[in-house]
Amino acid sequence: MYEQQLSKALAVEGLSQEEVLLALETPKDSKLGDISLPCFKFAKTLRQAPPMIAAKLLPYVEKLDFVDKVEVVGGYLNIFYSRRHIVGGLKAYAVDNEVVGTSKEGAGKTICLDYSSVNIAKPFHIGHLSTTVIGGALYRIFKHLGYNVVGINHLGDWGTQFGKLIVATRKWSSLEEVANNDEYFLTSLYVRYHKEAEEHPEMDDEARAWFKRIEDGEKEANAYFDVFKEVTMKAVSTIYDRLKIKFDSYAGESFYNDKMEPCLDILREKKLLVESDGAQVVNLDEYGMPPCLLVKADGATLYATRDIAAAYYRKQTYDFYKCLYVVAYQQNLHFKQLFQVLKLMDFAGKDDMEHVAYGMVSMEDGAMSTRSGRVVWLKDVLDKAVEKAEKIIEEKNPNIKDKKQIAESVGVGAVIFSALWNNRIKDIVFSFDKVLNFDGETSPYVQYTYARCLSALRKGGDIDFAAVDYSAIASDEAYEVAKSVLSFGDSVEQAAKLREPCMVSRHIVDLAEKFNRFYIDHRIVVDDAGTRNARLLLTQAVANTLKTGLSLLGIDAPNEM
RNA sequence: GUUCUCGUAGCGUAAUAGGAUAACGCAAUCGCCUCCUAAGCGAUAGACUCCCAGUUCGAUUCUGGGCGGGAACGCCA
Repeated sequence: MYEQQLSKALAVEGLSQEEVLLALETPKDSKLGDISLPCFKFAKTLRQAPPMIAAKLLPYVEKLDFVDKVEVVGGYLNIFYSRRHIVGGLKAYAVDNEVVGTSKEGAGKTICLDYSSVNIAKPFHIGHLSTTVIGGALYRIFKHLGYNVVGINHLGDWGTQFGKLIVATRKWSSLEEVANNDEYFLTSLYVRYHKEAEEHPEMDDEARAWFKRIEDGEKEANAYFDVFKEVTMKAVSTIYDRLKIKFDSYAGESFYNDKMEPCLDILREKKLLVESDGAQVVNLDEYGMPPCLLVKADGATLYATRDIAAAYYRKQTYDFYKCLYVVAYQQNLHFKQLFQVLKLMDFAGKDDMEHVAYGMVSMEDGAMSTRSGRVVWLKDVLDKAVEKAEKIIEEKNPNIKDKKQIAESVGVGAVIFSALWNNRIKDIVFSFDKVLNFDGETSPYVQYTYARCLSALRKGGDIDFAAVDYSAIASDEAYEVAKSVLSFGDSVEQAAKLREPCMVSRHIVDLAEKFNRFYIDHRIVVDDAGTRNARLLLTQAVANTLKTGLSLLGIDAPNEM
């Protein structure tokens, strides 16, 4: 808030507006001020002691109308805003929750966002949660800032695993049985295949042969393929609905089958593709990386080949400003290689490719594996969380309406939130205890705070904006709340810039904490009209901000809970 | 072996392009519901920010070197 005006006013005594803007910071302790300018770094160029510089700058700030008080502490210039001035800005947030934290920074820019990208024939397990909800949150955050976003589910619908599934289906089941069962049945076939293939390696040859038949477009093989895809997509879309995840495109690996050849031609033309042990690779020695393998010795293409084709297709189709891949850090090298190859190809979007990496999920006893059957299915986690929410509601608020709906919002929200709370690079060791904890820094806490706001607003009646006495919300506690509401947009912008949804999660929890502190010591619905309307205004602004923040993360805000 | 990444109270984590006394939650102990939702609020206790150097007025943050966890390193995706 006010950084622009302050930096303009402080572009004096040999300082530039840019360097002031860069140096301005919010003190950790609000007792030190609303905003502060550390003057240490100016000491060298100005040839003066930091406190002297701060003292010299003080008069330029003091006269600003939104500034109440300025102090020099050590080498810091600490600035206190006029609380009345700040608090007055809340009205817009209270009146219209459509504008909370929005901006126009993304106008006219398209972002391609590749996330979730499920593998066909593998049910959703908790390892897929991060890419899905981080991607989903980024999708909404970018949209909130005015970007045009293309959400892409780059389906893993290609590869020998389909051959394996055909073999398994023919051996132990039938097309009809698979079609009439859920995705777990399909998985059980997959698991059984791997168990038996250990002793009968000839099964793998059979599987490869079947996959070749899919590739060749043979009818029988593709009938199996279609059923596998259908069964998986049906199950996955139920999960997406619960997580409020949407895509604009499901163009997956199979989609790019006929689009790789032109890319390989470019590579050949530029003499980048060289033969190595029968395979065709792009050498990346110069860039300190192992070669990028694009065509196997048997002529088949690889994951990276399809990614190149996808990059070209996306640039051509969407003319993206940025193309982001929300994929685990496991694939760091893959993306580094991919982006380098695209640079060598002089691809039009070569400077706008970005890997948004996140940490891995493991279980207490090690890594997860669908093959070995050691997994936690996301559906089970969601169901357990909802069940627990239901139990708590039954205990605390048994007469509430729409119990089921609220339990779903709270339970699913808690699961989503747990994946969006930390910096995305952090690894996660999955634990039911952690995910099912609804106390403290969790979405149920934020939802609870929201419901509290609404409850007070219901009791208080309509806000009479003309009657608001702004000085009534200038107490320390109220002022902290107000500042948090007004800086919500900054967090959204940070979240977009850093591709870190946790900036939003952190902000709304912080706001909820501040509001609850305010709520405990200040009655909102009081007789005095000026005070009451002011507090209702603040409460409404908080409610709108919390709801907006939750919705950016893909979490519902029930009116009661 | 090489490269990348992470290492902060018992546990999970924050710390705004290096800033002021390292913050929050869980767990623990104690306190607060005749009053707008106690899924809440407050208090106590808990840290040589893995180690050693360096850069800097200032390092959890940057650089180098260790130690420890994770990941990747050609015919999978």
